[in-house]
Amino acid sequence: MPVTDVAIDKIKDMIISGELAPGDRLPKEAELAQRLGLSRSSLREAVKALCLIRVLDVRQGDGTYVTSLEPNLLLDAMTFVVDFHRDDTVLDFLAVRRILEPAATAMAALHMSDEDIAELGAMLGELEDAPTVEALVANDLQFHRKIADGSGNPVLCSLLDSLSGPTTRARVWRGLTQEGAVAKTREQHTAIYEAIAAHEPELARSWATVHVAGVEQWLRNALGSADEDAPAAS
Amino acid sequence: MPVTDVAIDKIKDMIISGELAPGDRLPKEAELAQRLGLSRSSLREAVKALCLIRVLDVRQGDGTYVTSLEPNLLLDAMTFVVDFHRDDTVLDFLAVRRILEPAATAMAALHMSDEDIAELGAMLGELEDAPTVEALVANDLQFHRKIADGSGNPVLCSLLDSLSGPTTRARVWRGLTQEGAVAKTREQHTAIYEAIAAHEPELARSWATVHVAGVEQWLRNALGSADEDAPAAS
DNA sequence: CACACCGAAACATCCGAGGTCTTCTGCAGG
DNA sequence: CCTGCAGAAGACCTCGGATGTTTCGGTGTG
Repeated sequence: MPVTDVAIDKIKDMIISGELAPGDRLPKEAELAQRLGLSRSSLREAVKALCLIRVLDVRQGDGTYVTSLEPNLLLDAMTFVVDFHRDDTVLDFLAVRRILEPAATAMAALHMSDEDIAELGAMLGELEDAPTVEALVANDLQFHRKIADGSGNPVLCSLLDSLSGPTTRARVWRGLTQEGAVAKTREQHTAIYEAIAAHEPELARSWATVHVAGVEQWLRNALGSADEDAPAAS
Repeated sequence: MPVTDVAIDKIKDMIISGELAPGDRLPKEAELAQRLGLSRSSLREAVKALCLIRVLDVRQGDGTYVTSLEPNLLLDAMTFVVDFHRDDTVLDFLAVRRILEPAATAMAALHMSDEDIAELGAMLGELEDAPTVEALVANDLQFHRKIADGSGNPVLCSLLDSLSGPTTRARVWRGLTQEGAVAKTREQHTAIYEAIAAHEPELARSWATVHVAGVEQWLRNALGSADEDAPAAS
């Protein structure tokens, strides 16, 4: 096994064992390199890798620190991973979201504070009558994130956030806008909001199920017709 | 933004845009470095980072390749991330699993082939009467993975696999064995298997719900009593 | 007390030199 | 013609040092 991979494991162990706590600063490059028995170049590769998944945070001129290691931070890195998936796996991701979103919405109906519910309602009115695709995506993302956050489970929130990442969402919307489904989506968002505001978890769950299933159906149609347009492709 | 991060994005874009397809080989280090306008050292940091999340695969003496980019491979990297979480967030992860597992089990009851079901049944008898903790964990992991795989959704399967990673699972089992709940777990596994074999999705879903909820309850008690043992800690 | 300057500390980047591993090639033998 | 074994080439691995950039903290002045 390459020394760099060994270094990654060593640093990982140092964090898991508690030798390095969240927020702690690592020894300087030269020092840590000597301690782990490798060159600075190789150590830097290890640090960079751990940096990509948000475990470490390097600040030039200052030092290298362990991040807070909170679920939202670490799962954030999954967004990066999801970006790599092509259209043919989008439906699989959406299927998972179809499982999680209703559950999160039901939990939100039980746990969200009045203040958060008010903020959620405010989002409904923020869209213009003829919004751009970018505005639609941003509003949709914000709406569902607020609900996921309201579930009270940071892991669930981050996971949904990643699954519904910008890339996937943008593709979905591209399909939707072409069929004028904006109005129906807005109606469903309103229904979900009202169910949460009334603290009716089962109603909220049902509306969320309907909502995601609808998105899935539309996307399936969009991908199907795309296949018809270019059936021999790839 | 550091040149290394730019390089990561460049390579990412090359893959997403299709310039580099899964399985393709990257230009050699020196060549790619010149093309991206940086040194080999910095490029190696970028490659190493993308390697950690299983996007690239470097083979010494051969070259650097793009992986298959299949969901299971990319989500595999999440196991690495989950390893960093401490006990206080285990319940959040388990709550998500509580949502996904019943759904996956229900899907498995609909989709699993007779052959796969037979393999699943075989796992039930593989445990000895007084198994070691390691054997328990391995068998449990294998059983649930087989079901997740039977859902037919690779994303769902990989996600469950990561959430129920070795670390989390081991901790759970450590709590369970101390209270002699092995027999009950085995009964529930058998019930889940029989529901899947009978192709009864709702029954399978219910047993899975009961199973995970039971694990969650036991874990909650275990963590609770641990707190009582050392209430002032941290 | 507030602000600007300066130097130390730490990371960022680059370069070039060996080392090691894998693969392919060419040749001899069956 | 097929097989098997050096040998060479290609590509990544590791290292160490030199130089640039950024940040932090102390210092001195108004």
